[in-house]
Amino acid sequence: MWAAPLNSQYLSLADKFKALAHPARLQIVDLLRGGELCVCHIEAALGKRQAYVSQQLMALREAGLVESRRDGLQVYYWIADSQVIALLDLLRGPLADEHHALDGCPCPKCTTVNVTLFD
Amino acid sequence: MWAAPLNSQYLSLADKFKALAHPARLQIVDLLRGGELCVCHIEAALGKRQAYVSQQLMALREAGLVESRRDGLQVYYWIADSQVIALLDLLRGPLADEHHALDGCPCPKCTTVNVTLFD
DNA sequence: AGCCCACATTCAAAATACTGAATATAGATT
DNA sequence: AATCTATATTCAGTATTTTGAATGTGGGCT
Repeated sequence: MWAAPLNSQYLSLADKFKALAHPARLQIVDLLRGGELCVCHIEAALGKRQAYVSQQLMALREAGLVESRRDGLQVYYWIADSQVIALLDLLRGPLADEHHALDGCPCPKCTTVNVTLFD
Repeated sequence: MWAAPLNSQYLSLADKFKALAHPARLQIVDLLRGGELCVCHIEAALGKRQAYVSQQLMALREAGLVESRRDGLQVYYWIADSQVIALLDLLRGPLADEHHALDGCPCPKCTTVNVTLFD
């Protein structure tokens, strides 16, 4: 039976913090507390360009904090690390507002009522 | 009355994470959960050189996570951010072992019994 | 097949963090 | 005052992160 060197615990915890130590990534993870979201929604919520958001999502994925699944054209992300949820609940309080449809977002969940009349 | 842009909240929280996103600093803060400690004690606990430890302490100080006071030759540090304590309690569990005297540490608290016989 | 659409990846330049070495300082001791 | 002890700061080289721009990919639609 092998006891991990104390240092490695701090190392992996530090890596988790490193992934959260960025305002955009932090905001993304905070958004995801309300449940899974498609990339276009996150993009609209942050007001950043697609490639930028995708890069931050990649960083979070590599850190193991989020996971993704594809559904047709959209890709949905959710928090894959329960500690991160607990951590945000602690630091930011319970989630204030549930997810709501976003103007800039073209995904099916957001464009519930978007009928074109008399075109 | 002025509402801060949402982003600034994520910015300052990200800064807090940034300060913790380093194994040495993380270990230091974890040590300090047991109460204030002098630098020489931290130095001995980490097994790192003085200047190195001092640099990490400076980073933690600048991030507002710790504060220090001087007592004679020693400088004592403690956690100045209660969120950080809650956060570590959550992630690392309640503090396992209380502080104990450390071999390498020359501070009065550690050298309780250190008598030289027959010199 | 060809064309969008939503998203991912790669690349490179600029900014920032890390860390060792040298040096500075404040207070105690002689 | 001179020196020692504990700690702090500065500097410089290296490594890592950040971010924009360009490009790639996979799936749906016509």
